Amino acid sequence: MSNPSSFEILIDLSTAILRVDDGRLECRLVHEADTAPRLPFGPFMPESHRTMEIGLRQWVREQVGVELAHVEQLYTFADQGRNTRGDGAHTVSVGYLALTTAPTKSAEDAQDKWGGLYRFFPWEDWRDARPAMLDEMVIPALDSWLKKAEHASERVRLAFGRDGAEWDEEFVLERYELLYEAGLVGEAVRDGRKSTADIAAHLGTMLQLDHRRILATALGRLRAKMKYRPVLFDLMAKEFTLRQLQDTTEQVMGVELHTQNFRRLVEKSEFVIPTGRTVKARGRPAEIFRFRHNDRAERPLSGLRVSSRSGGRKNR
Amino acid sequence: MSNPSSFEILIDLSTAILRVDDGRLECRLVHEADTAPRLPFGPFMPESHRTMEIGLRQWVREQVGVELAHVEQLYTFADQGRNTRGDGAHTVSVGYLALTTAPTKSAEDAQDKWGGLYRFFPWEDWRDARPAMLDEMVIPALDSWLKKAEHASERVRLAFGRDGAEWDEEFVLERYELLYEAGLVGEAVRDGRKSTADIAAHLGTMLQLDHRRILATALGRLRAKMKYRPVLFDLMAKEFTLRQLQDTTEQVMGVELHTQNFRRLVEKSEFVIPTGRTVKARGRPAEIFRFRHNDRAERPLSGLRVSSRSGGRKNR
DNA sequence: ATAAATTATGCTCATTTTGAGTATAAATAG
DNA sequence: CTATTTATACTCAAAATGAGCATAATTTAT
Repeated sequence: MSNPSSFEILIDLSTAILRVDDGRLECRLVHEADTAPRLPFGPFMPESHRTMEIGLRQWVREQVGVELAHVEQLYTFADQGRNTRGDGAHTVSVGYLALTTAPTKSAEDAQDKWGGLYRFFPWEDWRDARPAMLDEMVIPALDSWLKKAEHASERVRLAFGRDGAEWDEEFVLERYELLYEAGLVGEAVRDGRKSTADIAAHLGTMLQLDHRRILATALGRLRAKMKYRPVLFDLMAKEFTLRQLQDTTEQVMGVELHTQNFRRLVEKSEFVIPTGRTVKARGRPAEIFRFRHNDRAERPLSGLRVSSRSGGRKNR
Repeated sequence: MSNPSSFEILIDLSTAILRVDDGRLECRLVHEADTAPRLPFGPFMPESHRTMEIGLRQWVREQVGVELAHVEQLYTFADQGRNTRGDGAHTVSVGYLALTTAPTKSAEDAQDKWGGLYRFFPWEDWRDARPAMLDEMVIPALDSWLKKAEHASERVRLAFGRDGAEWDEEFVLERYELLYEAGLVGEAVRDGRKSTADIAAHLGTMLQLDHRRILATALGRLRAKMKYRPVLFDLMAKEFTLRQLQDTTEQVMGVELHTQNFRRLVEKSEFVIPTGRTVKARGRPAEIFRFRHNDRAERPLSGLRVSSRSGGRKNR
């Protein structure tokens, strides 16, 4: 050992790979026998990985072989007891977000390799309406927890938009963390915390280790980032209609948008160029657009802002 | 060794502690004989630190004893060769941003414990005007580097606002990284990269290890965050005038603001309550305000947006 | 004491952006 | 060939923004 002050730390590199397929936001999963699914991940090996991103790309290549369009470091988690494999090592986990472009239909889908994202966070999908489970399960369970944990009441108010606070769709991680602390998600049960297992069983699908926490971070970050950088296009195919672009945005934001205003916004932003061609489907044919910049590095840096709509979508 | 796959990794926890004192944005430094100054930092020791934030607070307490108002993880850097102590260990460094409230004048200041932030990034301070050194040194040096490194030209264009791109004050890290890659800052010389030492000597003060990189991340993050979360108040004393609030904002953003519009914005935001009292100085006495929320946890979550002004400040 | 300078604050006004519709176009489905 | 569906165009009021003028309440200079 050349360095006496090292502490036998293992660093995990875990990547939430997201795509939008056929209008559904999905996450790439790895299924293993007898456990919850997981994200692709592996250890950071400084001897062979010059940077962490190189390491993560290796694990992604080996484990799932997906082409990554956008890669971004999310957060480094090191809390004891939340990423435990039972071998006693101290594990720190560095979470990454990666985006990949809409796929051409392949056999993968049948094998359940991509999971709808909102199955892990059912309370985050407000596209149809405010999810009923919020008022039926989540809020009451949190309330009963708050009796013993008053200190958290302000965090709950802000994260879940109660008592005059607004629901902020970016606070995905804050909500998940509160549910964890309150013992209302499966991971809390698994980690041996004080928990309410019967409710936890209904609050979304569990993942291995701290992967759902990383996934929550990924969704929150993506929702935030979309508003000021054009990452959206890393989820789109080369060519797309404005409706597809809107669908992607809605999937990510978990909210429906006002179509006409979304169009106005996108056109004004000049991120998008019409190809002149159209696509036929149900109603009037839609024009096909593409992203303005061929070279990904050449992208402009101001972003899209989105404004949600009030009522339900009309024509549907 | 209980875990065969650990790689003798050492994790550094380094904290950029910022304050605004007497209208100047400053960073807490530790001076050591015969080296560049550094940030407070120390290793993450999982045996005794349940979380990384606990660890960092310990090092800050022991090394500089500053009360921290806001603490936020910035980024985890692991590139080989940029945080090297020569003992061969692989070091990953987790950078944190901490804010602390304006001090009551103390003896510390004389001892040079707090350094003006823009001495490390002179090209980031646009309050008076676009810094002359940009066009005199930085841009020409980058241009000459670009001859050998064409691949970076788009990054330079965006980061430094050339050829129609706008200067984005949030891209502090991107600019520092480009200067490092181009061999134009002292750290590049130190790390044995191909560099231009005579220019590097003029492009800001060096820090130990990767601390200036962390500081750049801190400034960029703070500039971004101020626009959507009220972190600003963690840099203010309990009571302040709107001019002081504006000065703090201007220091951080590195830009001068339109006073009347800033006032309108702040008052509308309702983050601030007048105390009824005033402070006398040069001209008309200024009203004293305080932040609306006593309990820091109870803060609202929408933020301040700032709009910069065109000309120079008039009355000065 | 009075004028000049300085700083804080109040207010206006044109422009842009936003939110919410209404209207029209161009297809398909029955 | 009529209803339905989807895409796209356009309008309009409200809110936010950027810029500046005007006034108030002090201190500093003469």
